[in-house]
Amino acid sequence: MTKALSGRQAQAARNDEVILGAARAVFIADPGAPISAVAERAGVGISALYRRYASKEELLRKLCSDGLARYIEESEKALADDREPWVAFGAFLHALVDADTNSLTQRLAGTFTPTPDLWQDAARAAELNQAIYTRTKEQLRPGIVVEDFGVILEQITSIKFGDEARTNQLRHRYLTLMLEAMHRSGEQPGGASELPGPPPTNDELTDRWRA
Amino acid sequence: MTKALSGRQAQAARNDEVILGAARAVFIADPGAPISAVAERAGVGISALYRRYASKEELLRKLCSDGLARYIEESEKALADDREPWVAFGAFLHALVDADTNSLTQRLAGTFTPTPDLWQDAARAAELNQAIYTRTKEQLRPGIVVEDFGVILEQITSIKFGDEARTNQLRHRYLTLMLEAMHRSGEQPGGASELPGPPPTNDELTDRWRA
DNA sequence: TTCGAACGGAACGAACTGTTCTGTTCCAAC
DNA sequence: GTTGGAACAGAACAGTTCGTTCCGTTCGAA
Repeated sequence: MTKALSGRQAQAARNDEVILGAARAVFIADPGAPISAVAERAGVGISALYRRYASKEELLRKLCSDGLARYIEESEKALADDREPWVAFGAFLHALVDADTNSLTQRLAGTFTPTPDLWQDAARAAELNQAIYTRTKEQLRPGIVVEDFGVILEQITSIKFGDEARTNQLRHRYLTLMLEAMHRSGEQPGGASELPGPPPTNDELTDRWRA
Repeated sequence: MTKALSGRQAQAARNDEVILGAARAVFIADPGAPISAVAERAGVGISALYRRYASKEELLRKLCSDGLARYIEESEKALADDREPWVAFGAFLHALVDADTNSLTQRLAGTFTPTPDLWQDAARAAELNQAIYTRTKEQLRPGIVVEDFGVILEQITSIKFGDEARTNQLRHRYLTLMLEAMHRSGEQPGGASELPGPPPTNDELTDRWRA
């Protein structure tokens, strides 16, 4: 599709991607990283960044927006998955861990002011989330609510080790454990015990986008 | 025990505690917080801090040391608990969540150079941990290793909401879930499935004290 | 040969923060 | 009543960090 651009234009087109990739990696590893770290990782100068984004905040918004888009994409893929609901659900969460969008959407939020577009995407994501929840509800351990998904993902993506591949591996380990806990079949013989305290609410989760 | 000191000495004695409490609260909420935030929260001037600790690093070491001591204390209490092993184990982890020592010992580590004393306490803590693991092993889901305890606690204490009490409440919620996953009785009918990838190792965990 | 898009990286200025320093308060001993 | 000094509040200082701007250079296309 991309006809072979030559010379400077080719480099520019390549840099578009290189910069975004570097930014994603850097800010996932450290949400407070300086912009110079992005340039360094991308192997470009700082001006190559400012030619594309007017400010750091604009770059962060772009990353967050892309992350949300990826999240929505995975949600739609999950809803189209016609395997057993629980199997599809597990695959969905594992895919989200691989995509690592949570670090981009929730950890980065608060460091910039969200645009209306972002709010709209977030609403769409919540909607899809709800649909997945509804479809899986019968297989879920009683007491689990939609809002748990986000909090659990957040916990799992909080795992961070130096090695990126190893980090991912360990995240899948604990997601596997968590999935067992969320599965109805893992229930105790006498039925699931009560979870202590009220579950998280949607308001509690979205409030953190304003701080 | 503390005979009623009067005047300045009384204020000083009170400040000792107020400052430590404020420091704990502030650095748990934000490990990178400035020292002025501690003074502000304690309601004292900055010089009141520097009279007690020669530097920020010394204060952090003190907090970390206290946190480790608390961890050791809870571990010993758990080993002395003669209820059913699984009950004692659950109580142990819930107590650790309440103590919130993890934020002090592991999140703060890396921001200062550990002293030999700290390493010794850490070794002692690991020892007790192992004892608890051994005692509980039969009740644990196959595949769980000692090192999982730390990583799981870390995940749970990564949960942070504005309200402190609410944060604690939610942490207990997910600890309850995690405990169900770690319990042998929650196994699937056909036996527990394999956890993906190698479990965390002790080296991986302690390495982060040097970075 | 020349024009300008794209770029590298030094330079700048604002903000932050650990530490020091100055002036003040207040208790206790004389 | 006086005074010495411990304890304190907070301004001042110096070093660093970081977002952004700016200048000089490269290089492909016309």
